[in-house]
Amino acid sequence: MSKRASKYPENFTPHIPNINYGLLDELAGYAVRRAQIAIYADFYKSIGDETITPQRFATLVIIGTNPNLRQVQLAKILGVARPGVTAIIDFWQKRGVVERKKIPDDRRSYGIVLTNEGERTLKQIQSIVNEHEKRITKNMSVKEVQMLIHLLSKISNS
Amino acid sequence: MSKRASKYPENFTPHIPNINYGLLDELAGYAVRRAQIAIYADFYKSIGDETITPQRFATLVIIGTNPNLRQVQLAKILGVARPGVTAIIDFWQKRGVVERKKIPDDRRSYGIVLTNEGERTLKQIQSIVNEHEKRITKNMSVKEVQMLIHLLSKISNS
DNA sequence: ACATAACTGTTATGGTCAATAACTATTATT
DNA sequence: AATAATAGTTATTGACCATAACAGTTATGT
Repeated sequence: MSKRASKYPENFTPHIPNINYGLLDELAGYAVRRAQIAIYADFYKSIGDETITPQRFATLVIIGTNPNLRQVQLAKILGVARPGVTAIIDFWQKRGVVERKKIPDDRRSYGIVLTNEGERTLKQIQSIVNEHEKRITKNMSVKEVQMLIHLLSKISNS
Repeated sequence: MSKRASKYPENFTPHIPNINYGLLDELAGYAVRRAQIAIYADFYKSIGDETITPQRFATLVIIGTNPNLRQVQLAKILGVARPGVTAIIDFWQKRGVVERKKIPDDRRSYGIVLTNEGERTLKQIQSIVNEHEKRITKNMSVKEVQMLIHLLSKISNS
């Protein structure tokens, strides 16, 4: 079960004593990478289902809050090439979470929406993710978390 | 040249107007992911050589500041399984940057060190990475960068 | 109106990273 | 001396994601 032939590094370890990390310790880039790995690890542990990736989860949230987007729009929002969106939608559709609705105006494209079951699924996953989020930020105050998100956005928009 | 069949998402886009990101905007996890993607993109653009990955760079720094580590130790430090280290060392050795030195005490293992050329290469790459780092943090003060790294370490050690 | 261009989604293909398993050689343990 | 553990390598597999090529549909230009 869970063949897990890599999706993201998994053997990661915290800083090891007596090792000099040199430049790395001063690089925001490296700090982000380390945090990212820790976050992914906790994400998967929380969800308990390796097929639900952060990307697929994010897609679901976007679909939930913005019903009827077309796949090409999802691709832009998620920063994925179009075939990637096809795969993600296939994934959720197979599980009855998402639906491709015909659009009368344009027979090339679909509007992607959650099914009723999908609404429930999303709520469930979101509550798990909220717990996960609490866990990874457990050493920070609410103010600090806000600050962190703010600072990270400065990188994303640089 | 540079077939680039995916190593990391590349079509990423900043927040798109009129799209509601819902929960995602409040998640440190999502902010880290977005920042990470922006950082990787700038890293590769700066280095101008897609074969030099952040992981391979980090390995080089560790080797430079901690000469004569064995591969199994590198594996622990880098959070990579042993075969991954073999591949990374192969990569750098092929380029004359790194050397496997025989250890008399234990004929199973090697001490990994930089060659003279490797010292130069590392310095070069480090200066590029420093420029890269300046670029991604250009909207932040020095204090803010320190704060960011500090907050991220709270996640990594959670 | 019609030929051509552009767009939407899908399938096919290939590339990269990284894990596990299996193997060889060496060292440690009982 | 036999067995177990360790270091490194190779082989295999899986996951993700990009590009290219394709079919169907819509938009555009003359």
